[in-house]
Amino acid sequence: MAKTTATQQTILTSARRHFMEHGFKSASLNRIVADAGYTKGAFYGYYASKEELFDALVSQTSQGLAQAMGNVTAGWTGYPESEQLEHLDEAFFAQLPELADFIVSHRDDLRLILTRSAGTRYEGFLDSLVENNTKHIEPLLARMGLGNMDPDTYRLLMTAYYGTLVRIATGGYTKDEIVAKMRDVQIVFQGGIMTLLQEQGAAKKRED
Amino acid sequence: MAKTTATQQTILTSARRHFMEHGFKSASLNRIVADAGYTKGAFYGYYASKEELFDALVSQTSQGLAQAMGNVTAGWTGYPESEQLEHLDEAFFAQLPELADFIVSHRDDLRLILTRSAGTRYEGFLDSLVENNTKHIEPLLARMGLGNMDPDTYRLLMTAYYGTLVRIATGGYTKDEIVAKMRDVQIVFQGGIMTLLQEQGAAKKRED
Amino acid sequence: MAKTTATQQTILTSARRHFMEHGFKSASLNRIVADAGYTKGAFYGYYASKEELFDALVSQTSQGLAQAMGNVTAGWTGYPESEQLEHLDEAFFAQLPELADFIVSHRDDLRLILTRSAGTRYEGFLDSLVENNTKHIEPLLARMGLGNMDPDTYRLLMTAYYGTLVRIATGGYTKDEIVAKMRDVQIVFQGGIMTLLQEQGAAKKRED
Amino acid sequence: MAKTTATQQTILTSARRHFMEHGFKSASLNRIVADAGYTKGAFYGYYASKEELFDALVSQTSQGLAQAMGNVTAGWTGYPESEQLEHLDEAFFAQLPELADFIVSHRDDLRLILTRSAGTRYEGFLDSLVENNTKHIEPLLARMGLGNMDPDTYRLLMTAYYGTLVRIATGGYTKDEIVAKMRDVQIVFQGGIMTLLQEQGAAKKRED
DNA sequence: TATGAATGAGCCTTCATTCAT
DNA sequence: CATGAATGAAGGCTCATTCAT
Repeated sequence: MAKTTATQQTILTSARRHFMEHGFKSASLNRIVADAGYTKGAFYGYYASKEELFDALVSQTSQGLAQAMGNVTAGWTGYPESEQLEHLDEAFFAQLPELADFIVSHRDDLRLILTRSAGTRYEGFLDSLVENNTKHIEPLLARMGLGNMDPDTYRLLMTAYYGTLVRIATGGYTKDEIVAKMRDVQIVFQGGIMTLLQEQGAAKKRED
Repeated sequence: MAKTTATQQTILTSARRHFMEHGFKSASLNRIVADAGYTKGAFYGYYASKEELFDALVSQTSQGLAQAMGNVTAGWTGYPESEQLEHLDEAFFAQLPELADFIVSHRDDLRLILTRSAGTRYEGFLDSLVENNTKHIEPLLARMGLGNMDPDTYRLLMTAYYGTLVRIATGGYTKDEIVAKMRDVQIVFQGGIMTLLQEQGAAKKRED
Repeated sequence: MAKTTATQQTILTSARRHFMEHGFKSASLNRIVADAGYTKGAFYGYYASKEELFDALVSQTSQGLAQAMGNVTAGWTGYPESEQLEHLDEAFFAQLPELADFIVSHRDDLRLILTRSAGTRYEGFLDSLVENNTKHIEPLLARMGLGNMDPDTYRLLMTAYYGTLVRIATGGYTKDEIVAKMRDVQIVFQGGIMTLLQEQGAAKKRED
Repeated sequence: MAKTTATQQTILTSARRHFMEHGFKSASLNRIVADAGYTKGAFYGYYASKEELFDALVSQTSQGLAQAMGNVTAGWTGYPESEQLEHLDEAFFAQLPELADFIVSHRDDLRLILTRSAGTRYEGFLDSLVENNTKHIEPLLARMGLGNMDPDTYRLLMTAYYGTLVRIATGGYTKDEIVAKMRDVQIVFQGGIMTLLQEQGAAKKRED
């Protein structure tokens, strides 16, 4: 955990603003550094590249986010497999306040990671979160007899679900709004999936 | 309907590949043209700018898409207001095969419009479609007593819904898969929203 | 006197407009030809270069102008040397109406030659007219005892004089206005030069 | 008063030569910089644009020139209106040596401003000087009963007058030559205008 | 006669990066 | 620690001209 000097802080602040405004690729290092009141030489004393600068800005938050998501998962993977599904919501709702706190206090960095990272290694961050989580849940669903849903469709829905969470996280909401909206969205997707499964069941019966 | 020469076709093909790979902004005109086996001068004999090249690639498809979406809307706005809501699904499902046909036969262009157009006038294409449709539906919902849902949340869900349609459209699916998946997704979102409204109704009762 | 075809006429007209608006160098051959409704290939069938096009536009007028100026000179060089000076004005005034006619009927071309020709061989046209005329008059002045005026200053004044004639010619004046203004300007310069000579004479006396 | 480095000096010198030879627009930045022995990148470390380079070359001198011209005006506008006209010459002659000094020591820059600035913000510099001065003098003349001269003709003559001053300034003259020539030219124009007015007076009488 | 495809050199500008001091 | 000079490749675009057909 190398100390960040005052110079670095100034540069980081300027960089945040520029990356936010133009995205990673279009932001000009020249202007970032000049706005911070330094020269390019100074910058390269601290960071090896533009990408490393972006990294310095978001790596901690990105890890925090990954962990926060992991906590949700941990909340239900602790149970015996047969009971996991019923604890899914519970775990999510339990972690929600903490997650919202995290979001509110790292919002700018989250925006960077989730919406301004094209051209960096964070480009697919959201997708990997989705992937990671889906990997855990899919086998459960299969076992639980809900497997008649096409896994690809399930993935599609998960992407939409996470995408919506991202939108909530990066919108300008207060902590309470975040909690409420994420709760509502969770209900919608869960309820929606249930509806679909029932419909499919009914359709199958008709076929028989 | 100016004829496109063989040269133009070659350039367009190269451009499609580059735009697809890097997006509009990051794609290099230099390389597009060189890959096509021509010089920049040749290119500017056909197109006035990089943006016009992008436009040549997608403008027809973009109009087709807008019209296809309009057809769906036209399918239910024809009814008296009080009956519109119940015809919503019907209209969508009715148009689905046609829409899927359109998607399959314009897939690459749709990808360009919906996922690679940052920096062009197509940048907000999806958002404007969402906006347009939401504008039509919101008053309906309000009148139907479903207005207890936060309009902002509704918008969030609509964005997710359309985003998912886009993913389906730009994924590598066959026509039948597209129809099936879009149908399923429609069911999920509709069912999910109903679930949320019931939950909210129930919660309200508990409060009283 | 090769015939100019209709095509050439169209191109020439377009060229005149463009050269007038942007000057020779900045005018785009591309646009000249396109505006005329032809292609570059057609153009190069008639003219070997952009400069030759300019030439085609103005060469006749330029010769006419040179001759018109020559006529003025001829008007007084016919007299015996000792009387030439006193016929100078007379000759000029006598030719004025004809000159004004010429100007009015070739105004656009004159503007081209005198104000838009940078980059062509007409660039120094005015200067050469000045030079030519001054060459004739200088010896006269020297002989007439008016030679105490610095020839270089005289040249300066001639440049100003011709420059003013050009401004009158290329301004939007009617024939009568041209005659009147050129007359006035002639009076001013001649009167001014006389004044200077007298002043110099007086100054010399004071020195003695 | 930012210091100009040796590199900048080299570039400025090269730029001066190129601008002088080809004018602002036609001069190639590429060649300016290459001739100076640097790359384009180096150049843009110092100046934000080609125009800014031109500006760096002439801005100081342009201000000096404007002020010098202002000094002349200040020399006679201090008097009560009824006496201003008679002090006009006096003021001009009084400022002449100083003006000539200024010209001699900024000649190259003056040439740039007055004859090579097409395409820059200095393009109309001379015209604005003329305009400015004419604006001051015209009402004076009107009031003094000399108003029977067509204001348009007066403007024509003023343009010629200033144009001649510019030619003197940008010619290769020594300070003393400048003073002498400007003095002579002033006498010529003033004397010439008087002559014209008398002539016009005489003509009028003949008409009556 | 006229087309139109194509060239190739040039334009000004931006940028991330290097490095001696 | 920080500067600031300099690079070199790339960016999109314009232009007069050539030439086969």
